[in-house]
Amino acid sequence: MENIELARVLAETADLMEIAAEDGFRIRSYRNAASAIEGYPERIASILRDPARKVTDIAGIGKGIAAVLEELEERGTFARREELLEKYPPTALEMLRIQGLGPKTIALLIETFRISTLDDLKQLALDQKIRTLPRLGAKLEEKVLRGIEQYRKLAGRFLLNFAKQTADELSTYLLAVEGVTKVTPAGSYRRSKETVGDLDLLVTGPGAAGALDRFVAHQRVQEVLAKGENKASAQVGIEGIQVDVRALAAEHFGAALQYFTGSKEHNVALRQRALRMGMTLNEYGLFALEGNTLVASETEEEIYGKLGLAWIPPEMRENQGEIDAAERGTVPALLTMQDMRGDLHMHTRESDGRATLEEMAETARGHGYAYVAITDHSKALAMANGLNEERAIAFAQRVKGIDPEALGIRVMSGIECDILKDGRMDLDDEALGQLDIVIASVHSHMSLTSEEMTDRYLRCLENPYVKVLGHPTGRVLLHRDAYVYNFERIAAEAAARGVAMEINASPERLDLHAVLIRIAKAKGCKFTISTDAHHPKHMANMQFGVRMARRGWLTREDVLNTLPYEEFRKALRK
DNA sequence: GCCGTTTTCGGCCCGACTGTTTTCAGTCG
Repeated sequence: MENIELARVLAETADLMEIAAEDGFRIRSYRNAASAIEGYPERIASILRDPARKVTDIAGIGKGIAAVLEELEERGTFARREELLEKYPPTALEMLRIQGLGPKTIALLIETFRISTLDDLKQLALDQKIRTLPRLGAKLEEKVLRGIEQYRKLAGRFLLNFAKQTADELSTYLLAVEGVTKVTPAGSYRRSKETVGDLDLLVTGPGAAGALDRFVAHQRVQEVLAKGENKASAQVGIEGIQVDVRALAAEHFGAALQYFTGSKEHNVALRQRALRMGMTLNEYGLFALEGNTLVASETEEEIYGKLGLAWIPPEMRENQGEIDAAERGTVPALLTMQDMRGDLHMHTRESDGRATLEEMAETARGHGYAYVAITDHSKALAMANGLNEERAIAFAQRVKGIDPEALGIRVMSGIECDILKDGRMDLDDEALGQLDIVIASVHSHMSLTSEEMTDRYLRCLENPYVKVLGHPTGRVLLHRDAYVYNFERIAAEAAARGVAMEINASPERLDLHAVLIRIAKAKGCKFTISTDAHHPKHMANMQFGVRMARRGWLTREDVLNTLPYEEFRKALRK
């Protein structure tokens, strides 16, 4: 099993254990182990097979979980999980995803009414049976019906660019309220997770409380979920993204920003650290346990400082080693948008883009770039009017004739060449050799076995003209899973051959993601970040690619298109 | 179930809001 699958099984088991009302600390251990495995830069399966290695060397994995992992590798499940699944239907896990329903209520409903599907649950609410149970009432029945609707509609996640639009719109709106001095997004949006479940906005200033009234009165608010003195929650727009607005006093802004930025795992680790140091941390500040006196609260920098840590960029706050780095003073100077000097993956009307080479180059110049590469599709993508050898060679010639002075930017000729099913390139070497940059991408036969797909990529890397692997996992967020293959092996091979890994900045892809970026970097890979723009306006998506790179701890030195033009050309695979 | 500068037992992160209730359990983040 892949790490991600092991992590999912452990996390699901933890959910089931919660419904079964098992010991909370044991449940937490399963969750901790799941997150440790999910972010681990090496295949757990390989470690299990290696007699010289022990999985218990991984923090959060002890004897008990190690035995579970062995059993999982052996037969794909384990005894405790099977027992739980006998007692509770797998749909109990889905019920946990429904807003307002937690483990206690679900256990009660299942045990009382023997329901096993979401439809059963819905019928229960419609028949007004839920209210017959103690402490449960009509409001909960309504909530359950709405919750099922919502869950089925969109599984509750939104793309990062959509979250940004909503955040920008509401921030502007709330800043107009009298006495509001600052509106700051927190949560997973601030950490730049590729999808966002809900949006947290922190409002400060003497008029902050008034901002809550103003927020729930916004014309795009569909439904107010909660409104108190300090917090209002509502679903916004037809998409129904949940937005939480919190009113804060300026004196504990830093503590609240830290707290609500998360991640949960990062915060738990920080609070444990605080306790070890004789302090306690909450959204109001860092306090000394002795005398309950305030130690820090106004800024994040102070709070991290008093905990003996350098400030940690939000993108790194996933409890994946960043706290150690902050303690040792080795937090990397993360890449920024200002470092980017070019965009290396874009399409024009020659294939499936919407603009001309000149229009794309002009827009790139407007972004302040020194160079761009035009990389239309190759002929295997017939529906996109991909280029054959003849057109590719003609295109390379045409680009050679462009005067960079007149255009105000360097233009490179390139291609996004399909990797055929067997790993051969879609265009012959003669054509590829004429182009400045060749991005190799998979667009077909996406469901090969792991072995077949790994061999396909290995063969592709043997082609000396391939400079970059495009959108390396092929995932489409909220829509399509990644291709299955041995990424570690491909990353190592790419590093050895000097082929760069692309971080595709398109908000629908954001491919590679943080965990794989860190694995690839550990294997010695260099990266490019590009927008895959099919329209000039898509070039503005570079910011999302940079955010992914930051989540993967990358610095300027890791990314080739931060280099000046001449150095960039030298750094590309020869 | 994990872990150890408090070390092989006994801890393990914290507060707001809601609904159904008269004092709080459950859920959420």
